[in-house]
Amino acid sequence: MATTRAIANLETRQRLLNVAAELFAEHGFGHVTVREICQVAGANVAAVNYHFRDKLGLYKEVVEMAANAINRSKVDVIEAAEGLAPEDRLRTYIRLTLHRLLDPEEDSWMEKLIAREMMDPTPALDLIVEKGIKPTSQRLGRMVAELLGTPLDDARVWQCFLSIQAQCLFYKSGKPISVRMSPPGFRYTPEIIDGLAHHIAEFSLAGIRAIAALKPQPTEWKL
Amino acid sequence: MATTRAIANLETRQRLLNVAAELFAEHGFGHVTVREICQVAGANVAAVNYHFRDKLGLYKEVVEMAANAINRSKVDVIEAAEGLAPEDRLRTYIRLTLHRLLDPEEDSWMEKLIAREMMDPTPALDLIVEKGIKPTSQRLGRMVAELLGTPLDDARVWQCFLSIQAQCLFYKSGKPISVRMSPPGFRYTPEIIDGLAHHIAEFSLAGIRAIAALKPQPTEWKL
DNA sequence: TTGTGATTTATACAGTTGTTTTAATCGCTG
DNA sequence: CAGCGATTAAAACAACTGTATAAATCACAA
Repeated sequence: MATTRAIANLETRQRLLNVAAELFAEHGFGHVTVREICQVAGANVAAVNYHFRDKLGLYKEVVEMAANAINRSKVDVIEAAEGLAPEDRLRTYIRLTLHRLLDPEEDSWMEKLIAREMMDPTPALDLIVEKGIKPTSQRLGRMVAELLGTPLDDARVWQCFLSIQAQCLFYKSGKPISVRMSPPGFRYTPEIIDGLAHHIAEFSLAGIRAIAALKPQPTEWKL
Repeated sequence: MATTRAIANLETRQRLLNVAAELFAEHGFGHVTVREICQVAGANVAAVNYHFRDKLGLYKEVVEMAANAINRSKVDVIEAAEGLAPEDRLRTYIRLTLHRLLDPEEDSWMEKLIAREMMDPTPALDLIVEKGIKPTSQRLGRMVAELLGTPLDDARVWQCFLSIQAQCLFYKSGKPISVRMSPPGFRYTPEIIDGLAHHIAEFSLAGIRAIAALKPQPTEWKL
C-alpha cells in the first residue's frame, strides 16, 4: 500500500515543487539546474525524474500551481472590494493589487513566473491564460464596465482595464530601473505604495470618465 | 598597419555584433550559445573570444549598442512631436512610440534586450539607464510638466509619465497573452495600433488633467 | 521475520557549454 | 619575394547539463 508511504512521497514531491517554484520564478526554467533544485530540497538528483518524469514535467506542475495561486489571489482582491461604491471598488482593487506586487513582504513568485512565460512563452502559457486569467476576467471587466456605463462587450472595457493593469504591473517590472533613478536607499514602503496606488486610481478614474464620453466600440475579445 | 585589415576586422566584428544583438534580444544571454552566434555570423567558434575576449564582453558591447539605439529612436520621436501644441505633442509621442513597439515591420530588438535586462539585471543595466534613459528624461518630463502646469521636479510629472510609458510598454510585453485572448488570426495592424494609441492618449490626457488638480508633491527622483 | 513494492541513493553516460591552444592563412611592407 | 602582424581555423579541454541504471533502503503486510 501507500499510506505512510504516500505521506513521505508527498513530502519530497511537495518539497521539490515548492523549491522549484521559487527557483524557476527567480531565474527562469533554463537557468535552474535539476541538481540545484534537488540540493535545496534535500533530495537526490534522480528525484525529479522519479516524481515528475522530466525537468519539464516538474515545470508544468509548477506553472499549474502558479495559475491556480494567481486566480485565488485575484478572487481574494475582488471579494475584498465587493460591496463598495464603483469608484472605491476600483481604488481598493488597485491598492491591494499594488501591495501584492510591490510589498517586499509578499513573495510574488507567481507573478514572476508569469512574467517569464510572457517573455518566453511555452505551451504552459495556455494553462496560465485558462486557469489564471480567464476565470476572473468577467468580474474584473464588470468592475470597469460599471464605471464606463457600457456593456461588458464594448472594446473600451478591456482597453481601460488593460491601462490600469499596465500601470500596476509596470511598477513591478520596472523596479530595477526605478531603483536606479531614485536616490540611494529608496524602498517601496507601504506608504509609498499607497501613494502610487492613489495616483494610479485617480489617473485612471479620470481616464475612464473621458473614454466613456467617446463613441461605442465593438470588442474583438472573446472571454 | 591595419587599413584593409581594419576593414575585414570590423566586418566580422560587426557581423558578430549584429547577430548577437538579435539573438540575445530574442532568447536572452544565457540561452544563446557562442557557437550559434558564430555559425549565423559565418565565423569560427573562437571569433567571439578573439574579438571580445568573452561571451560577456560581446554582450556588454551589444547592450551599449542597444542603449545608444534606444536613445536615438527616442530623440527621433521627441523631435517629430516638436512644435505641436502640448496635447498633440503627447498624442504624437504615444502614437509613434506604440508603432515602434508593436508594428511587426519594425524589429525592436533593443526593447526586447532592455526588457530582459529589467527582468534579470546585470551590471549592463546601469549603462542602459545612463545612456538610454537619462539623456532624454528631461525632455520627456517637460512634455508632461507642460500639460500638468507644474515644475519639472514635481513628483506627479514622473508618476504621470510612467503611467503613459506603462500603457505603451504593456501592449508589447503582454502580446503573447493578448493574442491568446483575441479571436484567431488577430494581428497588430497599423489601424489597430492607431486605435490603441488614441485610447492611451485620451485616457492619459484626462488622467493628467485630474492629477493636475491635486496638491503639489515633491519628487524623490534625481535626473 | 520475511517478502514486497515504493522510494532513495550513488554512479555513470552522452551531449553541450565557454574557452584555450596551436597551427594555418591572409594582406601588407620592406 | 620574404617576413611580419593580424586574423581565422581546427581541435581539444574541462566543466556542467539532464537523464538512465542498478543497487540499497525503507515501511509495511503476510
